[in-house]
Parts: sequence; structure tokens; C-alpha cells
Amino acid sequence: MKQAGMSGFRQGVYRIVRQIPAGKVATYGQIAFLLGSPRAARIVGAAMQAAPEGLPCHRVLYGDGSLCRGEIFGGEGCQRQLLEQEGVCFCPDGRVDLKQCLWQPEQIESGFEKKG
DNA sequence: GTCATGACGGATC
DNA sequence: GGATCCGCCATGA
Repeated sequence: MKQAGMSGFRQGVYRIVRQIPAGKVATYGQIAFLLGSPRAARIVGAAMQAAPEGLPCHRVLYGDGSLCRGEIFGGEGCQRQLLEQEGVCFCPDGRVDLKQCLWQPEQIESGFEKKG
């Protein structure tokens, strides 16, 4: 499988983020890990800057479960509001409960095959 | 090819 | 336990 030809990493980021189902969330580090660079979490975020409209970038959070800076997404709580509408669980601390809503990439069918 | 940057993440104080 | 610093690695000029 080959990417569109442009930077494979960014293309891979979009490809994975699109796999995130509603009601679930993923972290930058997790996405970067799936791309083969667990330390390239920043690169994932950098790719989000050019995120297309159909990309559920609001389902991508920090590794701590906290949401990104409001200004970046487009408004304070804007990201959280979208997640709540999808049924994402939030902690009283204002962070997402990754223990319940962290996306488990066990259904990815592009690039990664599950053995067993 | 090199320098500088960045929607991160972990270690440290 | 919270705030801060550095490191990481791909992207762009």
C-alpha cells in the first residue's frame, strides 16, 4: 500500500485518525506509534494543522487525556463539546477517561494486521 | 544537506 | 502533585 505520494507520515496520520470511531479518542503518541514513530507525537499534531474537514481531529488528545489548547482547535471547550456529543466519558478533572474511551486500534485494517 | 520550528511526551524540581 | 525543561522526529525554507 502506497500513500498518495506526499509525505507518507502525514498521510498515515489522517488515515489512522479516520479509523477512530465516535465515542472513542486517541492520543498523539498513539497515532505516532501506529505510524512507527512513537516519539513523533509532535509530528502528528503538526499534521493536524493541515487536517481536512472530514477528519475527526477532535478525537485526538494528549497522552494525559487532556484536550489541546482551545485556541488551536477553534474555541474553548469546542473539542470537549463534540466529544461529549459522541458519548465520550469525561473525568471530574476535565480530562477524558482514557481508561474507558481510549481507542483500541484492534480493528485497523490498513497497514496493521492483527495476528490471531 | 542544514537550520529552525512544532495540536507532544516524559523526566525533573 | 503541579509547573517547567529538554528531547524527540518529521516538515519546510
